[in-house]
Amino acid sequence: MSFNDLISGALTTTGQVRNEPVQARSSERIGALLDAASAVVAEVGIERLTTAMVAERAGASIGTVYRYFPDRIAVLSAMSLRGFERFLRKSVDNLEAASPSTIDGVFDCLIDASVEMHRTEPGYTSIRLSDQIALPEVEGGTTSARVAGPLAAILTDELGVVDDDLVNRLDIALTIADALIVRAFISAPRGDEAAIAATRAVVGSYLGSSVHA
Amino acid sequence: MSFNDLISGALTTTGQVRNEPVQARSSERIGALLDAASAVVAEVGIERLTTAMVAERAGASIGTVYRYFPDRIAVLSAMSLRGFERFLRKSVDNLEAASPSTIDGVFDCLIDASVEMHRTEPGYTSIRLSDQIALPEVEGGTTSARVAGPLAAILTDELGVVDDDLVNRLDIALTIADALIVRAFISAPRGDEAAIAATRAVVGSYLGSSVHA
DNA sequence: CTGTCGATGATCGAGTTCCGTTCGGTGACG
DNA sequence: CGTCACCGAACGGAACTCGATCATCGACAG
Repeated sequence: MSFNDLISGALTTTGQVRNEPVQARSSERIGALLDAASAVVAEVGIERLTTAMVAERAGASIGTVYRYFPDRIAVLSAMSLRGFERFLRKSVDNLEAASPSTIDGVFDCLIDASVEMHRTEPGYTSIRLSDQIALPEVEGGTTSARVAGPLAAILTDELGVVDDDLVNRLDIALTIADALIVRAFISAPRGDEAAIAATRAVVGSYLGSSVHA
Repeated sequence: MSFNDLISGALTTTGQVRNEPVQARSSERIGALLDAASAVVAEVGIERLTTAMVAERAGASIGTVYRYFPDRIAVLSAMSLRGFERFLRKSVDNLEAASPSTIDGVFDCLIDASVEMHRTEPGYTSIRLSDQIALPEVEGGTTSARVAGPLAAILTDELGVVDDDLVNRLDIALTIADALIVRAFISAPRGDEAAIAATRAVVGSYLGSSVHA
């Protein structure tokens, strides 16, 4: 049990490509298609993304898009999933680099990872917002719920946190963090620094008052 | 200045019907169309709502839908706006009935109103989630931002709250409340009672630690 | 080791279907 | 009888399909 288990624990969904690619170039194609989709979302928004735009920007044909994704929404879902994976990867990297000894420290790593995602990944903020409902195909419950379980195990194991309702409290803390970070990126494209700082403060305060090590 | 000013303060947008109805039956039609849209959203989600579904369920023809709304997204925007209006109305009713003397009391009224909206209005949860991004046409910034301003004025005026950063803190509190209530309705269709109670506690705790009367 | 060959994966894009939107005609109100 | 409300066939464009074509790779002979 280590920080790295966060990834395997939170990633239960397999992915929603139509046919698993066999040749190497396919994986690149899928990546290129998702990059294109991400850029298109950042430009025109989720609602106005067309499969033709994605294909053209990726230098592929319409048919290729539909070879890998069953429909338009699946492209968005896959974008969402890849973003989630990257967020987890960044989180684990941060955790292993910082080796935090408090829950606040752990959340700082997660918040940093999330902020970086919003900064580097075009369209991530849009996707994050529509996640649950506009994309009901994304299975496995809320993002926060998927992270809360494995995170609780890690906290108990690594930091010796004892709390009979830890999963629930983590879920709440993650939901709050997510909402406030998105808020920071709605009010400013590069993320409102004061709002990000406020996120850390609020989450820290919540965890401090309810979770004890 | 009274609780009732919350409505006029937060509702700056005028509405997006194409032609203001002249005859009485028109208003009923619009209501019926929005009811139908709400039901469709609850059933198939925002992405898969088609104008034909809305028309059929409202017992109207396609043409009638387009007589009142310029396009598909406008139907969703109008749904969102009507929901927001109803939320404000309920909030003011609750506030006038309870005459709260603390900020916590005020937020209890707002939370009650929000919970009731999620319970009674099919599709409200979906619309609430996609608010900002999937419907960029909804002007005036975040819901929380639109409420925070007028609410701050009321709190200062009615309860004598003094806080130089009140608007910002209210925005945060409203964002948290919104996210946690939506969370409660994602995990259970009728709203998870424990999660709703947790929402009250978290928001109360945040306001208590940061806003002083 | 190299070149050929067949099988299967990958790509393409014209064609089909479905959905958003328009518009001219018909009925209802006042 | 003029205006308002309503309808639904028709249009355009976007989602999605499918058979044809090209690329890759292992097998096998020379």
